[in-house]
Amino acid sequence: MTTSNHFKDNAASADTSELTRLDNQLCFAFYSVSNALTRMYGPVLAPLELTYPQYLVMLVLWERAPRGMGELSSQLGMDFGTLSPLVKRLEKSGRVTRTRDPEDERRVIVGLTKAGEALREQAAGIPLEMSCQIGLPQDEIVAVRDAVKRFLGAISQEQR
Amino acid sequence: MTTSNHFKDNAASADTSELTRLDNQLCFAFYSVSNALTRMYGPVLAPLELTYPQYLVMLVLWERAPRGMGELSSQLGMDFGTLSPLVKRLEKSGRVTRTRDPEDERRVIVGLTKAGEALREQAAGIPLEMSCQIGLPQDEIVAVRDAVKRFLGAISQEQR
DNA sequence: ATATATTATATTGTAAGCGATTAAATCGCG
DNA sequence: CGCGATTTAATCGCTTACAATATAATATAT
Repeated sequence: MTTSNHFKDNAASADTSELTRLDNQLCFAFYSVSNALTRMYGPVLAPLELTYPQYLVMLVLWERAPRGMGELSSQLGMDFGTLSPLVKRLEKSGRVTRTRDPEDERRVIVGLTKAGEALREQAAGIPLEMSCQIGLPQDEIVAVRDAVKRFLGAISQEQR
Repeated sequence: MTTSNHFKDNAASADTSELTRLDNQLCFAFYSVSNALTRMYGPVLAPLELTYPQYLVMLVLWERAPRGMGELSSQLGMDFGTLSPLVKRLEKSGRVTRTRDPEDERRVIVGLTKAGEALREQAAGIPLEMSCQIGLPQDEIVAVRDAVKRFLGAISQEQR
């Protein structure tokens, strides 16, 4: 009885055109922010010769390495079709190693090279630099993060 | 004196590692949500033979057409390098017309065809369908939208 | 043990997305 | 008027992004 009540809530309580505007605004806002963030990170990451998605992969690896491709994929919500060539580029530029798991030759283990480890220190100042560019007080950032995370939780249930 | 105080606020009040985690979480969350939304829209838009960015362009045009490329670009925060081929694809599939402004031959005016107008009715149910898939009550959606819009406002000031 | 199914990753094709460059039209100043 | 500066859009090169398909290794069933 609760399963699809939000339908009724959404559909019945306000007129549909209002809902339409609201939803479009929300999705569009996410689209805009995501692209804007990528553009903001670009110049900051350029000295490290990383793109923004590559930086995200490195962040995950700096937290714990080595990891399997599948782990990276689910952690980042990245498709293999995206992740595969991305990791290969990181390998070609010497930040990452790709080795088959001897236990299970299907699996690919992604590890950090010395250069990949070293990059971590070079990247250490980036979050502060970005947060200064964004220029919002910390409590506001926390509020946004929590709202976005709640939303992410809601929609990633549907994806399964 | 107020210009870069957020720097001090951010840097001094909490330890840097906390800020780092927070910022990374936030950027990662936006990245994930945006991609997840695109994936959710995909199957819903497929019957209309539209991609999500194409749908965004059509939404803007349905609101008011014709419009210049520059107007579309700034409204959507899309680069010309993205918008140019996208609009050409919409033209090729017969939803949109591209004509030079006779007053100023540099400008390209994008208008709707009959098919483009007609698509509007076909697309009318999409926001409701999506909001049901998302499955959050309306007040929560409003809260997320406002948080994301505040954030967008903060970061789009920095651009340029 | 062999055939079949499943799993993990890679590849391909199409469409964004963006920085850098280019080209054409218009503007503005001498 | 003429000519350099600006504006508007297109193009190119490279990197995501993702669905669909392919491939190889392991697991399961018979």
